[in-house]
Formats: sequence, structure tokens, C-alpha cells
Amino acid sequence: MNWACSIGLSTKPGLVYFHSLLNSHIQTKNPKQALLLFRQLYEFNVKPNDLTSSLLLKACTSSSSYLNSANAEIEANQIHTHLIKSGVDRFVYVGTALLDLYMKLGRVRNAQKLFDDMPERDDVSWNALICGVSRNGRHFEALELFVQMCREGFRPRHTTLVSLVPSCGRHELAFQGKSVHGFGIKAGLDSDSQVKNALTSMYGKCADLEAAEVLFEEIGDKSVVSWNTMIGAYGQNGFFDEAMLVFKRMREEDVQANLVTVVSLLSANADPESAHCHAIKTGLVNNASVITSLICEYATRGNTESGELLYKSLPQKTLVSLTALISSYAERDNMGQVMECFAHLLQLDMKLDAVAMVSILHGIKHPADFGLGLAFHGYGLKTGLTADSLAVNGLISMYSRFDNIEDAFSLFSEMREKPLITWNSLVSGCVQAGRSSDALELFSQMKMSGHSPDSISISSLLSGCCQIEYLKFGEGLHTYVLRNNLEGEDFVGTALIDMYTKCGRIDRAERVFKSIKEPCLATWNSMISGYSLYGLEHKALVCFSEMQEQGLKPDKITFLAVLAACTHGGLVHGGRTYFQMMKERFNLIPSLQHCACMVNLYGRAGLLDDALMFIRDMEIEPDFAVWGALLNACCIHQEVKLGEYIAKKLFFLDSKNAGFLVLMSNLYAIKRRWEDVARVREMMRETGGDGCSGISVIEMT
DNA sequence: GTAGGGTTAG
Repeated sequence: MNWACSIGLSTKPGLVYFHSLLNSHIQTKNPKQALLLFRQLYEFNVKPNDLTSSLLLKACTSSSSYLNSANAEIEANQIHTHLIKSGVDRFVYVGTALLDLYMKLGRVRNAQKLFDDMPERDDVSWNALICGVSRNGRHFEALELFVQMCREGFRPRHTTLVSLVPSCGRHELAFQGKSVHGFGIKAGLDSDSQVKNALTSMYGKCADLEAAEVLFEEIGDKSVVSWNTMIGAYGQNGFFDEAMLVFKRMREEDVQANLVTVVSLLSANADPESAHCHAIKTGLVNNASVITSLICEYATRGNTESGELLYKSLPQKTLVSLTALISSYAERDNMGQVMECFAHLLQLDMKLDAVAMVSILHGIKHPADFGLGLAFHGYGLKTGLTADSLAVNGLISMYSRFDNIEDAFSLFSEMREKPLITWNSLVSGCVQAGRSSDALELFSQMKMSGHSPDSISISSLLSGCCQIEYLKFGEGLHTYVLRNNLEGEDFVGTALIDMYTKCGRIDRAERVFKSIKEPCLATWNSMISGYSLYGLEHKALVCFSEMQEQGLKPDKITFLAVLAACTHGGLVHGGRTYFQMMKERFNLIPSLQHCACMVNLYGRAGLLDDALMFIRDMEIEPDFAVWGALLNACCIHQEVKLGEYIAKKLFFLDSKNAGFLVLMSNLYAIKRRWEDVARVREMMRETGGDGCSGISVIEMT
């Protein structure tokens, strides 16, 4: 009662007062105060009505940080119970507000049940349902509901389209998106500028920039949102200069940039300095979203410390900014820091969403962390996150990383909507786990289910063909590539070259390579290593210089291929020169693989002293492969003494790896030292490796 | 209505 006195009320405050107070809490996005006020109603013996409840629900949905808190869900259930008890749940608009709250909490199933049980529905409740389903990533379902809504005689409004259209902003639904656009035109809803913005964005996300441009130019009153949409459309498709030009036009037309403009420009990477400058000038640099974008910029450049500092500078921590940090740790295999972030998130009373979950799962790579992966799977089941295809996708990838294909498959089969990306995850999971036949089987299933495999599916499948040397299937994929105009894609070209090389058809690999207009670095690399694999070292080296003439800078993989080519051709001097070039001209630090390659080069040429000196001068500790290369050379040149010395080293490095014993046994055999051969064979039996395990695959035609 | 954190590939 003190509270009433303090604002000068001598009599019991009426419901109207509470409503206006609730309204102000909605304005200030303060659900906690709204809930407190609602509880106080009972102290005054005031009975809330349907409007009170709907205002309370609206207040709850007004703040995203509240929706992300662990309490929100419990309180939503309490409100729901209260609504049923007081009987106000029969009002359509109250039910719709509750549905909206459940949707924003990610509880799609609860919301859907609510909708199914509604005594009556109107177009607003349909809109809320479609909007929620769409925002929760169930895009195909959103489309189905839209059709159902029309069938049941409800007339979609422009808000319906604005809710639905973002769901069509993905390649697999591009066709449906066009249909919805057509529907909008027929229904006369397309003149609305919000609808046009949504459609522009949709076309941008489907990489149909021409359609996006046409729509954008059609918008008579281009708002800052329209401009941002077009900047984003260009940026997402890699047209950074065009994004910058639109930004210039926008400024010429005196449209004030907002934070979304800055964020879009930052992610479009179009001259980040000027975007940053602009942000500072306009004061937008203090904004949390802008800072989050900067955290990402630093993270992608490997500068986690700056990211951390920026995060600490944020007055209000958000899930998005924390996710940016988490993913930069996960990327760098720093699960310790990732888990600290997770603990921090719990302290902040937040919960994971699908993106945050995926970021964490991405960092789970080492067998020791597999338990964590299982725990997060459990977390997903408990919080309902596993209904989101994005989160399931992360789980499928995680399980495949540990060769746990059965669990990946069972997650997959339980999914109602299977987006292309999930098929791709499973396909690449199978290939990585060495189960290429399963991957190829999935390919036909995915076509049967109506998906058109994209460049990612094809590149994964092609590398599966390498694994089982399945040339015929690879050729089939090549035809698919040509029929669907995917040959221009970097990944596809590279994978094709790789497949043909590994399946014994260097001629075809060469033909594919020559058909590519502008090969990227990886494509050049796979051609160079193809040549070197076939002992065509001169072709490999010509390729290497042509690549540089095109203005491309070789990387570590290029040099692995080049050094291998020199080894095959016995080009000792060349190899030495390229090794120097790699370090001095291109500032690349040689890895153990490069060093093993050099030892191999010297060793095969019989320069065992040079090989030894090379190992002595190495800046990193030589590993099994480096010493193994030298032992191999000893076999070739029948150097028993040195061989024995190296074999001892190898034994201490990894006594379980029987490879060196095979080499030693061969070495003794060449020298006809049969007693020693027998001794080594005995050791092989003791270590468990018979030294002869291996398989060959012959494709039956 | 617009963006920011994220998954699949050589």
C-alpha cells in the first residue's frame, strides 16, 4: 500500500493505472518490472483482465536479453497457467501474444500446440505462427503453413509476406520465393516498401543480384533499411566495390547511415578503414553491434586478445558478442577458453541459441573432448535446441568428426526438415570417416528427396571417389557438374582434378584444368601435385611458374607439391632453391612435411650426409616422417650402419609404429643378413604389427 | 523490413 501512497493514491488504484504502467514497461523494454507489477495487482485485490495479460505478454517479448535468460521460460509457463486459470486464454489476441512469446523463446512445439488448440483464429494468429516458425529456422514448414492459411480462407496481409519471405532467402527455396513474390504481385501486396525490402533481401540471399537490383530500384521511398539491404546483398555475394558504391549513392541522397549500415560495410570488407572512420565520425563506434563486428574482424585475423579487450569494453554483454568470442576460441582449438565463456554465459543468466551451440560444437575436435560434445547434445535435447536444424547440423558434424557415423545418421533420420546443408554435412562426414560408399548412396537418396546437390555436395563426393578410386562414379559426377554449370566453382574444379589424378587419369585432370578460366590457388596446387605424383616434374615446375605469372602467391601446399616434384625428378639443386625461396621470398615457415620432403630428396639422390646435415640444422624437432625418409634412403643405398642408428631413433619416437621395422627387415634382406631379418620379424610380431597390412582396391568395369 | 555470432568443401 506504501507504493500507492507514494504516488498520491488514496483509493485503490484501478486497472487502467496498471495498464498504463505496463505500457511504460513495454516502452522501456523492462519485463522484470512488468512481472513485478503484475504480482502486485493481487496485493491490491485487483483482478487482471484479458488486456492486462496481453500487455504483460508483450512486455515479456520486448527484451531480447530477458528472452535469453533462463528464467524467461519458467515464467512463461507460469503465465500460461495463470491465463488458463483465469479463463482469459480464450481471447484470440491473448492466445496469439502467448504464442508469440513461446516462439521467441524457441519453444515452437508449445506454440504450435497452442495454435492447434485455439477455439478460434484470425489472420493475426496465423501471422504470428508463420513468423515464429520462420524465425525458428523451419522454413519449409513456414511455407506449408502459408499455403494452409490461404486454403482455410484467410487473406494474407503484407505483414504475412514480411514474415514469410525471409524464409525463402536460401538457395533451396529460391523457386518458392519467386512464387511468393508472384502471389504478392497478384494480391497487390508488393507495392508496400517493407515487402519490397524483404524481397530484395531474399533475392540477395539467393545470389540473384539482378532481381535484387530491379526490386531495389523500384522502391520509390528508399529508407535506410532499403539501402542497407542492397549493401548487404552485394556484400554477401562478394561484390565489395558495388556495396561501397551503393553506400556512396546513399550518402549523396542524404540518407543517414545507421549501425546496420556500418555493420554491413564492415562485413562486406569494402575498405574497412573508411567504414571504421565513418563509424567513429558518426559516433556509431560505441555501439554494441559495431563492436561485435569488430570482434569478428579481429578474430578472423587471429587477434583474439583484441577481441577479448573489445568484449570487455562492452557495457552490455550480449549473446551475439559472446558467440563471436567463443567461435574465435573454438576455431583455435582452445576448448578451455570456450568452456570459460560458457560458464560466463551461465553466470549472465543466458542460454545458448543454435548459433552459439554450433560455435561450441565446432571446437570439439579432440577425442578427450568427446564427452563435452555428448553433454552439449544433452543440453540441446533439454532446451529444445535440437529442433533447430542448425544445431542438429552441428551435432552431425561433431559425431562424424569422431567417426561416429551411426549417431550422425540417427540424428539425420529424426529431422523433419532436411536442408541441403545437412545432407552435405552427412556426406562429408561419411567421406571423412572413410565410408565413401555410404556417401555415394546418400547422393542418390538426396536427389530422390528433391534436393539438387550443389558445389559443396559434389566436392565432398568427389573426394570420396578418390578414397575408393571409383572413377566411374567420379565421371558421373563430372557429367552432373557440366549439366548444372558448376564447373566454374573453385572447389569443384579442384576436386575434379584431384579425383582424376588419384583415379589414374592425369590426362583428364589436365583437360579439366585447362578448361578453367581463372584457376584459384588451390586449383593450381592440385594440378601441380597431380603432375608431381605422376613423375612429370617438368610440367609441375612449369605450372608453378605460370601460376606466379598470374599473380598468385604460392602457399605451403604449393611448396609441398613442388618439393615432391623435385624429389621424383632427382632435382636436388632445384629442391634446395625452392626450399630457400619458400622461406626467404614468401616468408613461409617449413613444416615437418616440407622437411621430410627435403630429406627424401637428398636421400634418394644418395646424398646421405646432406640429409643428415639438413636434419641437424632443422629448426623444429624432427619427427617420425623425417627420420623415416632417411631410413628409406638407407634402404635404397644399402647403408646398414646408418640405418641401424636411425631405426633406434625411430623406435624411441614411436615403438608401436612398425613401419621402420619393415624397412629394416628389407635392408637386412638386401644384404642377405637373414639372422637379422628373423630378429626384426620377431620384433614385429611382438609389437603386434605384421608390417604387411594394406588393401588394394580394383574397380570392376 | 535491413546486420552482427554459425554449419557443409579442395
